Amino acid sequence: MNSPRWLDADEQRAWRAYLRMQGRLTARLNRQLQADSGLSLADYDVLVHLTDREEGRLRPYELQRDLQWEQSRLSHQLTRMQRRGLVRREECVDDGRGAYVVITEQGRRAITAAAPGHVETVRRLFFDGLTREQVTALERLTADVLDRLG
Amino acid sequence: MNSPRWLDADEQRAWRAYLRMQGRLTARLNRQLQADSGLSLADYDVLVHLTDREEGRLRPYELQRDLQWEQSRLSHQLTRMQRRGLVRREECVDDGRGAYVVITEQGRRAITAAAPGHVETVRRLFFDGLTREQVTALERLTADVLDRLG
DNA sequence: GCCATGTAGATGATGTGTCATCTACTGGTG
DNA sequence: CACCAGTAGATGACACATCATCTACATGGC
Repeated sequence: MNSPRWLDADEQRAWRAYLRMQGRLTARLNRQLQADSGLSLADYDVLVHLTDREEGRLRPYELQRDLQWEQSRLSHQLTRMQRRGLVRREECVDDGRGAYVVITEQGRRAITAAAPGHVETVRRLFFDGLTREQVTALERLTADVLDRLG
Repeated sequence: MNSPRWLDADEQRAWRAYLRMQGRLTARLNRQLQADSGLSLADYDVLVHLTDREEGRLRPYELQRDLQWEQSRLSHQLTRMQRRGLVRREECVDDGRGAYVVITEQGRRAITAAAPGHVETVRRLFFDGLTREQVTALERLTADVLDRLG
């Protein structure tokens, strides 16, 4: 790792601003969601993915693949959500090792109640300040970076 | 919060990609830093700010202002870093309530050792895939969003 | 059928972030 | 001086993330 290629002035400004933005944005979104609906962003993501299937249930490994979370993170998260009554675990008959995660009625109510305020906050804090061109440029940029992340 | 303004297709794609990118990027950076130098991103940020001052010391409230962290987050972080010998706390004579955080010799060695690999990773995972125009567009976008965040 | 290897998922330890709350000192006003 | 609002910082409880490790079942080769 000799002679690292340091960031130039533009890159450094962009990087610092990016880090700062993402930290503050995440904090604000988390706070709003938590305060208004008692859900964390993690809860929200899990519930969104569950409601995307009309059966409201998934195998944990599918959820893991979709969310791109660590397996144990997901497992712990589900345990906490189960304790709070947002999801339920069910046995999987096809595969003795496996399980299903099922959204509960309470989970459905929670996500239904939380979604409008959350989306509104995302819009207000993020998209309302951007032009259409910036949005498409962002889409492009994130896709490019994601490619490199493999 | 009736009739929320939902995100349109472009916005939704951009938002999902952004979330995914930031999650994966942060995870990768954290892992690299942790594996190669035993520091977390949080440690790194604190140490960078300390080395920015040639005395290598700051009042916690300055650090808080610069990093824009929650006060208690910083306090816990400093406690952990102190336990690991990266920083030291000193009394502040001017203000009886206050304190100083001082980087230790070990902290200096840690940041010096960690920086090249970290910067290299940022470059490799992020900037190497982007054009100069994308970098300046990002700088602009993050600045715009930060404005709205107040 | 038996074994090796792989896959699904859970768990405990530890580090990290947030909230609520606490202590102690400062500095201005009467 | 006495009081009190404000500020600097620490702390305990709890949610969250990661790592290492563990159990149990699946599956393919012999």
